[in-house]
Amino acid sequence: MTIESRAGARARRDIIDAALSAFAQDGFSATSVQHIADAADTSKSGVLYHFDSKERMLDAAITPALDALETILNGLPPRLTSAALEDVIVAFVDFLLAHRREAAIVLIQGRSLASVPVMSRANQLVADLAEAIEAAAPNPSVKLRVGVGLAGTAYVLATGDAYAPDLTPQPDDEVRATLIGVLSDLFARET
Amino acid sequence: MTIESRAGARARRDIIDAALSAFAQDGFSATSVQHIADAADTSKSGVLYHFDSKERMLDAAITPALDALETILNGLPPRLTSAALEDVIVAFVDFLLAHRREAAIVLIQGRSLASVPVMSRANQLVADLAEAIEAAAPNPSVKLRVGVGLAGTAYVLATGDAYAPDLTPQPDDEVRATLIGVLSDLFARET
DNA sequence: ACAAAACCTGACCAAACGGTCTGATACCCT
DNA sequence: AGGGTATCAGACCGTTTGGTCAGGTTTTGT
Repeated sequence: MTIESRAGARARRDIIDAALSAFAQDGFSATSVQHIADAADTSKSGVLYHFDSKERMLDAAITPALDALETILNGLPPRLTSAALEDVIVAFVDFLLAHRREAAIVLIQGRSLASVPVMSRANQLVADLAEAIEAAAPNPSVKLRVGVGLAGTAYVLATGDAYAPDLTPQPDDEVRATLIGVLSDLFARET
Repeated sequence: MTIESRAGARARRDIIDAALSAFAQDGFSATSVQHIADAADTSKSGVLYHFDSKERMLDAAITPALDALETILNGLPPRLTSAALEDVIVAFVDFLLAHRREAAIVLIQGRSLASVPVMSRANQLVADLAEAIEAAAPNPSVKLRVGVGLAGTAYVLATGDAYAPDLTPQPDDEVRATLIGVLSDLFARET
C-alpha cells in the first residue's frame, strides 16, 4: 500500500487545499507551516509527515495545474492560425477559471520563488505560452496589447476582485465569455 | 536641523531605493533588513536608525507614489465624461511608468499586506481609482473589460516583462502610446 | 575650538521559523 | 488476535528574523 492510500488521502488533500489557499493569499514565505497545519486541522508534524518540506508542499500543490497547462501547450500547432488561436484563448481562460489559486501563486510569486524548481518550471511554461501566443502577433505593438490582455485576464481571475470589485459576483459563464471576447478583440484590432 | 539634513539624506535615499527594489522583486516578508543593509552598503543598525521598523521602511518607500496617485484622484471630476476619461487613462499610465516598483509592490502584495496601514491606504486608493473609471462603463461587461485593461497594464509595467519578454526593450514612448491605446479601445468597444 | 546632535557599528536578545526525533495511537492484513 | 505500518502529536534543536542597546565616530552650529 502506497502513501496515497485511501484512508490517509483526506488529510493529505486537506493540507494541500489549505496550503494552496494560504500561499495564494498570504504568499509562500509569509505562510508558516504551523498556519497551514491549523487551517488543515492538524499539527505541524502531521503536515511535515506528508510533505518533507515546505517547498515540496508548494510542489505538490501546483504541479497538477502545471501539468494541465503543459497539456495545453503540447496541443498547440507549430504555427498558430487565427482559428487555432481562438481555441488557445478559450483553453487558457478555462485553465485560469479552473486553477485560480495556482495561477495567483505563479503570477504573483513566480519571480521571487524562481529558485524553487517547481516555480522555475511554472515560469518556463508561462513564458512558452506567452511566446506561442505572441508569435501570432504581427508587430510589437500588438504583442504588447496581447501581453496586457493575458496578464490582465490572469490577474483579474487569479486575484478575484482587487481591481474590479463589482464583477466577481457575475456567473462564471458570463465572465468567461467576456474574457474570451477581450482577448480576441485585442488580437483583431490593428493600431 | 531635522533628520532630513543634507549630509544624511543620501544614505536615507539609498536605503529607500534598495528597499523599494527588494520589496518589489522578492516581496516584503522575504526581504530581510540585513539584505537591504547590504544593498545600501550599510549595516542593519544603520538601516534601523533611519527607519524604526521594517514596516515604516515600506511606508516611507511607497508613500510618495501614493500621494501622487491621490493627487490624480482628487483631480477627477465627479462624473467622468469620455474626454476626461482619456485624461485619466493617460495620467494613470504615466503614473505607472513613473512608479513601477511601487506599483509592483501594491499590485502584488496589496492583499497579503493589507494589515499594514500604508498598504491599506494603497488598496483604498486603487479601489477608488478603479471605481471612478469603471463608473463610466455602461455595463458589467465593459467593467470587466476595463478591469482587465487596468490590471494588465499595471502588471505589464510593474513586472517588466514576465508575460511579454520581448517588449520591454521598446522605448517608453512607444509603450506609453500603445498602453493608452489599449485602455481607450477597451472602453470604446461594445460587446 | 568645542559641545551637541546626527550617524553608524557590533554585540546582543527574544521570538518565530523550518525541520528532526521519540513515542503514542489508529489502522490494515493475515 | 496480533504484528506491522501508516499517521499523527509534543518536545526539541539550530538558524534566522526584527529589533534593542551601549558605545564610538563624524558632522554641524556657534
